Amino acid sequence: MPGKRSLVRSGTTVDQMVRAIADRIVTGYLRPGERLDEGSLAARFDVSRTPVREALGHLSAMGLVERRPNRGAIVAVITQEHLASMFESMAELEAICARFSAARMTGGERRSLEIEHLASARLVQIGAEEDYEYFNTEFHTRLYRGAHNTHVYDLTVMTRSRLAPFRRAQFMLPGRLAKSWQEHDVIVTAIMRGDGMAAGKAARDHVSIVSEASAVFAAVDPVHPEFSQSARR
Amino acid sequence: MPGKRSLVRSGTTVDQMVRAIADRIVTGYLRPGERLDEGSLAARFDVSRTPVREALGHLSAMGLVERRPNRGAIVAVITQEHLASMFESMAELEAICARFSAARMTGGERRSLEIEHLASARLVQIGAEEDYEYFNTEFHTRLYRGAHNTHVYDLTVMTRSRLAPFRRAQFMLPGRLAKSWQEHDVIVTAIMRGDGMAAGKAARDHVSIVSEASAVFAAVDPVHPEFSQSARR
DNA sequence: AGAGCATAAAGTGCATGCACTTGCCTCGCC
DNA sequence: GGCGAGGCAAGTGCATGCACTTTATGCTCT
Repeated sequence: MPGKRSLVRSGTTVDQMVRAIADRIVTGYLRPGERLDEGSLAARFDVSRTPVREALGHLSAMGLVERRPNRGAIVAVITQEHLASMFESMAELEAICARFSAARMTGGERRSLEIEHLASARLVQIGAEEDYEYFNTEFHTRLYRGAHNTHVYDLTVMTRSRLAPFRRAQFMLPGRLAKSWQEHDVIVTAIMRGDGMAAGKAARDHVSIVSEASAVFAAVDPVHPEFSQSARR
Repeated sequence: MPGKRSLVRSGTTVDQMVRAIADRIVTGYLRPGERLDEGSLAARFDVSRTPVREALGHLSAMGLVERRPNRGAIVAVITQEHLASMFESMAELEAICARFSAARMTGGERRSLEIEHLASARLVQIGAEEDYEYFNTEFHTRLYRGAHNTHVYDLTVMTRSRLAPFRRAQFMLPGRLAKSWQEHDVIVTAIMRGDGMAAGKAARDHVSIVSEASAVFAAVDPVHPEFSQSARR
């Protein structure tokens, strides 16, 4: 019966489904190539197939799932080549954001970027990887916003979300935390003195390094072998 | 009754709907802010509301329509600011494509790019605006492909399609045809000698000029006042 | 007469049902 | 024993129906 949802969260049912499924893909709970059966998903979340179908449509448009007509949906399989192309795009997009940020950030934006960045040095010292990862995301988001270009922001965030599953392990390499901070520092310094070219180059290099650090883990593909089939009689 | 479609084209019904509606938006037949009533669209194309809904979902993900929960969908209203951000992104994306193309195009790609470009000079001479516009699209597509980066290609094509409605009139400015060709020429020359920086700059400038040429018409918003409500008793 | 409220109409959101497609499995055939 | 045709089960694609939300309309009361 419509109107009463068991796990009441927010937005329409379709939105919830999109978030729920996207989350499971991005966190790696659902693995590339894994079958996404409409019926099972519907049962799993206690909704009908209609919103699940719509959600799969959205996710397909976002590139997180692949849909073959009449043949169901699977979690998008990213080839090594496509992955590389996404990391490269990401580097370019971040370079654009940094370059624009250097030229356009307001005083407030510059201040808070620098303050937060300096504060994060503590997280590096104490080796708080979890917290640093959260800060790292914030830091990059500031760059994207600082560019003051909504479309670039959208493209960048979209690309980042697509890469999310492949970046999980980036801080597991020893010493990556401190290196990351230093790379951020170069970007911040360039932005503070309004040097767009330097900021762009620093941002591009930063992402390229992350890309290499992540590529190591891309081939491995860890996480959950199960899920997806428990509601199959 | 499912299985028999009146206007048999290709792909699933949803795909047809996406193309049909997107086409009407991109060509300006449906104007920004115009109401997209599921029932009317369904009747208009002789399908049920389900595929129409899914299509609207896709279009919403593509940014061509806006959807307010429980309040229906409208053709996306692009603010002047957002439009500017998209043109700026486009310039940056094309710059990336040109830069990469200069470094990565194969011999064959370079040759055909140059040949086609030189051939298009004729279209300029005889003032074949229609034909030149077609060639122009091809030319840019070559640049996107030449970058050899599928994700950048996707982002660029996506952005271009979103800008399409606002570029309709770009060749209506007197002398724009010849100017366009000369700008292309700078890009091609730079690519042929493998100068990525110059190619990128030339491409960025080219798009910026198109942007300005188009901005003139953005405010006007021509085309069809009717449609959308004839199936309302 | 105008503001506020009730009520109806329109339209969206989701559930359900059925036809069609696909993939698998079995059975007959060579 | 391998191979192809037929049939079966699972699953997708779309249509339809109903509940809920929003919006338009008319009515009352001040």
